[in-house]
Amino acid sequence: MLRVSKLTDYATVIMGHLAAAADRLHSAAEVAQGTGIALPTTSKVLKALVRAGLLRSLRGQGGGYELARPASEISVAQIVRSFEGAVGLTECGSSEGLCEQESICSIRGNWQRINQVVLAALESMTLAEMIRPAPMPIRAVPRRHSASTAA
Amino acid sequence: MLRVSKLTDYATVIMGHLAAAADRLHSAAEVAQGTGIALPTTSKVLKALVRAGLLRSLRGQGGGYELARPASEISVAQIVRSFEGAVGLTECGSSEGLCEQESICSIRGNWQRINQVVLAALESMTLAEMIRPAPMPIRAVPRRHSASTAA
DNA sequence: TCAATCAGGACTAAAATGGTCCACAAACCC
DNA sequence: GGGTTTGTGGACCATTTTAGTCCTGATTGA
Repeated sequence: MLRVSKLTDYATVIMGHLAAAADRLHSAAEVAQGTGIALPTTSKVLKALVRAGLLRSLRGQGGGYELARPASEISVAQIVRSFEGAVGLTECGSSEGLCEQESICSIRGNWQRINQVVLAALESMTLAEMIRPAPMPIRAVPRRHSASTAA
Repeated sequence: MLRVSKLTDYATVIMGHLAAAADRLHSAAEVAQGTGIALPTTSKVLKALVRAGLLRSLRGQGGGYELARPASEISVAQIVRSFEGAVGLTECGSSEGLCEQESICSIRGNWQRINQVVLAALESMTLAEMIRPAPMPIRAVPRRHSASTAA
């Protein structure tokens, strides 16, 4: 559906949770509690985020997780990448035999352009912005079903 | 991986093929041949595109497929939508229980903003542009916060 | 009538995804 | 040092999604 995986979605929510109280450590249990995501899953996401370098962890009593950097220095793209790998709408190059026609290769090239726009959007949004109540236009929807994303 | 399904990818290639010689009908077999996509798969994609209203078909001898409208009036978003359904990076609303914290809902709202940028990118690119050898440096999409058109 | 073509949908195999659990390693407390 | 808390790493499984194929039927033109 041209969407990001659930884990990635969780990751943004979890990062948001940590960013909202960045002054202290949060245990996995606490994050699970706070976000409503099941503990094992929460834990899995947290571990992945540590490995990606976006979080720091501390073990033992009173341990937990915290942002590795200020929220303003973490982009959504970074979070997405730690779960989705390199961002790219199409997998150009991997489908052999398709690039024998001029028109086709143009299409691949143009997909790259679209890609860049998407990437730019993800890069430009920081976690800090993400936890602020959707500032400009959009905010119309009271959450729950947004009728359709269409413009 | 934040990508579009293969079928969608094929669809753009196939639409491109039809657009490149829009003056005549193309049978499924010919399209398959021309694009290198297996015939059954090509056929499946073509049928879906007809149902989506992007192609017209004619049966019988000499039958085949053609664009339902000029290539300049078909957007990539339309093609994508016919395979991916409504475009949306996250499925806000479907994950109950997650919207109990202010910070979280902000995140959802902000995802919608990102969504709009993606959607705008898809809407702004037409099939006609898609079959031209990647022309300009990326067309500016309506965006509200500056992004370094990063790579 | 016959052959070419599209239409619709069933079906299957393979892969990705989401989610859970376990055994182990650090850190802290007493 | 022993025990408890908390993270680490990975295995594992169930489910869903995706891709791809095939079959049967309906149209159309010669």
